[in-house]
Amino acid sequence: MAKVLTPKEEDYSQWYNDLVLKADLAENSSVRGCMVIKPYGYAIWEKIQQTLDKMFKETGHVNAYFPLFIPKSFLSKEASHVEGFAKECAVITHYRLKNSPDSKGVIVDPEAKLEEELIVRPTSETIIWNTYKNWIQSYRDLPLLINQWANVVRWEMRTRLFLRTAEFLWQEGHTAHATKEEAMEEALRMIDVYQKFAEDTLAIPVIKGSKTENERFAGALETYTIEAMMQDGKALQSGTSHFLGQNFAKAFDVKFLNSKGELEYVWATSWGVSTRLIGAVIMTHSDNNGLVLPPNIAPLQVIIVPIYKTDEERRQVLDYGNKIESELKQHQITVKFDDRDTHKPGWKFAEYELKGVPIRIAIGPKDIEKKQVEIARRDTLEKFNLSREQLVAQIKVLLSDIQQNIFQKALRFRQQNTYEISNIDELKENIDKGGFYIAYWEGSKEDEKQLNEQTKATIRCILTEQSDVNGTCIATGKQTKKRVIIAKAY
RNA sequence: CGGGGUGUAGCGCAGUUGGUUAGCGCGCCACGUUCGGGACGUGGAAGUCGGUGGUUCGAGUCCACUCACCCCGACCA
Repeated sequence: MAKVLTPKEEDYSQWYNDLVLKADLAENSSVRGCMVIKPYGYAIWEKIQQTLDKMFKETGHVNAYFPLFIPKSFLSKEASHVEGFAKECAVITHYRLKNSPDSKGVIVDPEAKLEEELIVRPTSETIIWNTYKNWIQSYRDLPLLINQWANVVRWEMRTRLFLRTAEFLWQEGHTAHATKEEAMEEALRMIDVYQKFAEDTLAIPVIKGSKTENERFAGALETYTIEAMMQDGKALQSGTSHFLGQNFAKAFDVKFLNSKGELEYVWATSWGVSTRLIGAVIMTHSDNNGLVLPPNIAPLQVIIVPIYKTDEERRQVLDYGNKIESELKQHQITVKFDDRDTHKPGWKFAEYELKGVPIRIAIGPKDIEKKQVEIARRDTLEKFNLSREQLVAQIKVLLSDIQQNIFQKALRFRQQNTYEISNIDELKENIDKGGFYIAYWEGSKEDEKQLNEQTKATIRCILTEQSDVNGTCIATGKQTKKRVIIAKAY
């Protein structure tokens, strides 16, 4: 046993770190807070991209690309936006280096100071709205439904692989609309897309809701969110969609003529998910043996491991395995036949378990003789034999079964760790064990801050579905139908 | 930015009051036996001990400065 993980019961965050490193997903780089995403981790990101990109296209969006650098003045045009991001911006002040006088390396050339500093984008609203100004004159130019796949930089104090890195990959949608209603509809549509993606593709059950004023995106009038529960009971914000109102249109003076010939400001949304989703997948499904990947995003859905002693056996097993591999491939199942002679079966079993491959097929002389294969399910760790004949059909069923099963398991976990509370004391008593706490809430910004100070928990979201009956707000005692989820968060 | 800690082989670590040739485990390479849950044996390669300066006959070890990283807080997708 060469690669063992710290058990998650012992130290959840150490378990997470071990897993990311040992499953070969990513590693820390020589740049503080920035990670190297390794091929296996990147393959998961590519799966996420492919599926989401398709969903964006299906909802009428197109991709474009905007610059990495934003002139400093742009950022300050929307007051609350700059306030939200100012403290974590990387700033470019110079554009050239020169040899240092003592000829030991290079120094920044003081002559090459930029007239106006550039900001490395922490998000692209400002540069995009500055561009949209030139693209929009008439209601006929609307809506503008654009997404970009990009990297952004937020100079975080403390970072963790995938969950919070100084640079991260994401997609950001930026749309422009003629009416408030249409923009609101778009913001809601996209949070629904995220929910569907999280649940159907990542097998992560999420709770959809809106953010309180405190937690809202800098510059947004409304922020919709999907919140997932990790296996330690903490919440992870997994995707957000913002209704930006006319804030950015006003800041960048983006107006259009409506059909009545009147000049109006454009309505906006923005929405995004990031490489953080990989962290969410890891923390939702994995166990002490390693990753557990949902078949829908697993870079490898099936691994075939040959077992043999003699050369003759090897020939037979390879032949048997090659045929299975090509059959599965024909049915669009991503499969690899690991016929390397440099590693032994036991080693391979452990390796692919660590990497979360949903199904393992082992084939040896016994299996050939009995016209069967041995199957091992990663999610349940069960082993059983399947007849060779029905294999492809059975594998398909199994893959979809695994996808369902891990979703249901995560959902059960969330349900078991969600509690209804009726006062703050109940929260204080229980919050340390993690979980989601549902409470009636009609408190102010200050009430929320106080809640945070007292419990270290935050209001993750205001539930979309209000209660049918009035309840008592846990902060103010007021009667309200509005309910919130309170939890400790990543 | 406050508090704590760590820098020694690819990784994880040991190295006593300063003393010869700096060790151990994993990994790596070669050969042989193995091969249905991370095999074993034998041999081998691999280190400017984070950096700079100092004390000393002698520094991984002591002193000063410095750099980097990690953990805990304040900030966050």
